[in-house]
Amino acid sequence: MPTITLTTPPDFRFWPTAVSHGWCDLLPYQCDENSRTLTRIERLTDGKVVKLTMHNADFKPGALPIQVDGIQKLKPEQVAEIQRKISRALEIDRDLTVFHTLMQTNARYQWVERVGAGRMLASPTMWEDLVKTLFTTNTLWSATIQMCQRCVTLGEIYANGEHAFPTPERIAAMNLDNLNTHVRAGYRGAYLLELAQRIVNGEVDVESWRDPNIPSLELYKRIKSLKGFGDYAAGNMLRLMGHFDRLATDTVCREVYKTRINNGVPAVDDKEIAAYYEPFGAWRGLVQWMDVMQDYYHGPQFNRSD
DNA sequence: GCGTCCAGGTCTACC
DNA sequence: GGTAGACCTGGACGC
Repeated sequence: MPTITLTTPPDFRFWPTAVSHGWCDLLPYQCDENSRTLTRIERLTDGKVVKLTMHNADFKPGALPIQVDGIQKLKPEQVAEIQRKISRALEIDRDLTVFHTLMQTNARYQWVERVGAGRMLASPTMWEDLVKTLFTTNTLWSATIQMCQRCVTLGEIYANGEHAFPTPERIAAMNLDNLNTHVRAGYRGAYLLELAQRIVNGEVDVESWRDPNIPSLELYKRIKSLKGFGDYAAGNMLRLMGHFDRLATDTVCREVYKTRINNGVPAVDDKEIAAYYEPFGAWRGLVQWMDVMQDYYHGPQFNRSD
């Protein structure tokens, strides 16, 4: 099977990035913590559906091999597309120098650079990140996983019942009843359908939102203009896009603030939480996520050598 | 197996 | 600008 090698920067660590948040457990990603393997079913723009596999054991500083199944011989444009998509998903180009320096100056966060944390696993497309973020709103994580599983069954088949993430065209072509029957996303189904339709008819071009020249506030407004995306969802999307000057405060963050930051005392309101993270300036959203992930990065599932 | 209750974030109507 | 209630599902719990 073909293997592609992705060039990575010196500070990039594969496994801490792969397990940086729950996305690795949402199809079409699959994560095997025992073998330290991340896989993903991906539909290429030429219609080919492939399975991409990345083993932590194969990762060497500066080079991440990607196994490609489902295709005998890769064309140069297919190689380029896979490299581009995985680079985006693993935030290969994210410069965390300033962030890690900031973390070193604060005793509470000196562990961050040591474990290689900071990059967050995203999806290759804004569309997929938006859908998954919508599935995290007003529900439990177990339900998010199930909504995502059912949604992915609408994507193109790879093999053995494995599917790529459905395109917005596929979702937009469905009627609401049919979509709700398949995905069972509840009232979110209407928001999902509207998002897909707005993308397909060209009303919104969400991929163009990656332009680094767009200010965070403008992006925040654009995301919140989408039905179903409130403060938390917009903050989560900004974080996945590398904008960390806003928080994404949900119940988990409130609990973490209470137990880890505030000696067991709940915040009076979210403004109190915002005030704690305010000194971290442009990195506050990422610092908030480090607080959420601290137990995982120090837990038994994670090795410092990863 | 069935019914009830609860958690989760956003939207809408209302003040 | 702030607040209350509705939205929908899965899971826990009691019977």
